[in-house]
Amino acid sequence: MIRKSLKECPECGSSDIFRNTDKGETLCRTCGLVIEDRMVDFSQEWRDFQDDSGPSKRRSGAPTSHTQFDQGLGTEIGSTSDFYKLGSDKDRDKFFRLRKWNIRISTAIERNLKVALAELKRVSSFLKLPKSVEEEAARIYRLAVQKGLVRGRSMESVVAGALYAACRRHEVPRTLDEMGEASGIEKKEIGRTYRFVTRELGISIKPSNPADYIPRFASALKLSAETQSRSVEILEMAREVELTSGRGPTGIAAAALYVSSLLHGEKRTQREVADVAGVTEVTIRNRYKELIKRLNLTKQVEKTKKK
DNA sequence: AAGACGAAAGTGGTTGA
DNA sequence: TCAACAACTTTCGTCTT
Repeated sequence: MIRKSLKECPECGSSDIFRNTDKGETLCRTCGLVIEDRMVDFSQEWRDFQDDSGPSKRRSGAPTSHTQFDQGLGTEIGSTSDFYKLGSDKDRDKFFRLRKWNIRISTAIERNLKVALAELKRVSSFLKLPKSVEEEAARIYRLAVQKGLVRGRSMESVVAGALYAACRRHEVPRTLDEMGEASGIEKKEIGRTYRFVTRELGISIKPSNPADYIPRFASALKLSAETQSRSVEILEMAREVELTSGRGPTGIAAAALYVSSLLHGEKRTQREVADVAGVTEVTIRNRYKELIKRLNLTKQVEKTKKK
């Protein structure tokens, strides 16, 4: 295990990095970002203990992975065939006792993890999420199980919550609707477990940036690259006049996209934009009104309408 | 007829006493 | 723990294109 040493926060660039060795966390004291909360190096170890003979750089094993139910490192105390190799009765007693305990402790958790991780992979591939997000989600789920947070909740909803959290942390946000569709869990339920799990585990997540949603929404609406980048500019301007705080990021992203589509003569209806963004037309309208008012875009929009 | 607009009432979550 | 609250949704009627 190798500690990763970071000098600067990748998020805000601050050098005020605090490492809490008890919890195994590294976090930035300026913005609160948890940089690495399990200080394990996942890269492979390339040492070879044989001198010159044999192929060099033999691996010592696969890198550990959170998506394997036992992280690829299984421990099992013997099978019954091992029993006959044991000598005394004492040894045999001990063997059975240990084996029994080992099975009792591990099966409950590990059986759960096995099923949960299969579900997690299914949902993750349905949403075409990157491997890194899947890993993160698996890690969050594992922690949740270890803390007994699954009790009283369905396994699927915790999986969905963990995935949602992982998406947010990796800045590839999916809406709760999409997550709901992929996992078959009510979006309310996902939101609830998401909040519960992140709070209980002390996972800090920054409010998501509306701009993160733009590329996906834009491609779903088949909008041009210019329209897309224009909407990002609009979001930038909106942020400066503080129109973004306190509002749902998807609503703002949708409105920016809508305005941008008007401005570039690629008009989409409010309904279409609302559908891909998972908000209602009303919300788009409200954001849209605020946008054109505060950013003095009214005249521009009027102009393109007449043409 | 479809889309845009806006009013009114309802929902679920946050906050502060 | 409860009430006030802000954001968002649902529903529905009206206006515009």
